[in-house]
Amino acid sequence: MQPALTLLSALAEPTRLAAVRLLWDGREHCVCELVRVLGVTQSRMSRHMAVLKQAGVVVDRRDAQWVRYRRNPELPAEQAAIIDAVLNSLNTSSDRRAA
Amino acid sequence: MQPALTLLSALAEPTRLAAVRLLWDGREHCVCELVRVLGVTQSRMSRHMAVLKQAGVVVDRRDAQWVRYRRNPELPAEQAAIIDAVLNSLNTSSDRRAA
DNA sequence: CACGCATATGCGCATGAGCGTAAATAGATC
DNA sequence: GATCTATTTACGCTCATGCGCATATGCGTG
Repeated sequence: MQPALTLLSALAEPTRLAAVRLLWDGREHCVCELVRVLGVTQSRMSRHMAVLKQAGVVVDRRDAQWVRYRRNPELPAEQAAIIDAVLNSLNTSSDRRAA
Repeated sequence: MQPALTLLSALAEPTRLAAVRLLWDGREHCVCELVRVLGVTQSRMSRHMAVLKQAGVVVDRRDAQWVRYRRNPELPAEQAAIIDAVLNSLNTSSDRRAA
């Protein structure tokens, strides 16, 4: 699949988009934190993160018991621009409530 | 659903994304033209355009036997920015072949 | 009104995606 | 090694979505 389509599919899901928004603070977040903040089950969160990882949006790192996810620093600029535009629309448009 | 998610879902489909790319030349295109150019069945094209229309990406206009679709001029700037970023990534990244 | 072209829609099917539950894996600590 | 926490994965279910085919609808022309 085209990278752009893979990226769009990965983002077109509420939990994943929310996770991306959290991870876009540039810091690392473990799955358990995302689970707590987003209020989803642990297994669901794990799978969603796997989708984002496969799409190249995030990278993970083992740290003791935890797996830390963060924004993929290797993300191509054109794809980063898409994500930035999406996140910007979340902060700007009428769906601000979801912040 | 949040506007951003609706938009992402609408774009995350090959035929629809290709249609958006065509319509983003600013001109009107009838369904029959999209069918010919994109090589999909008529009913499929009609349904895909309905999805794009519902997402607010495009608008349509009856013109005799034809229905002319074009970019929605009322599209909010934040959403237009998303589409621009996506189309830009298509022209820039390794999936240029799909042009 | 019959006919033809353009478009939309109803229907049934196949596939994919998200979900919860439960079990497996991994690492830390005792 | 037993146990606890964190994470992933296997399984089965349900629902959404894309598809083809056939049919309806809309519009122009004769």
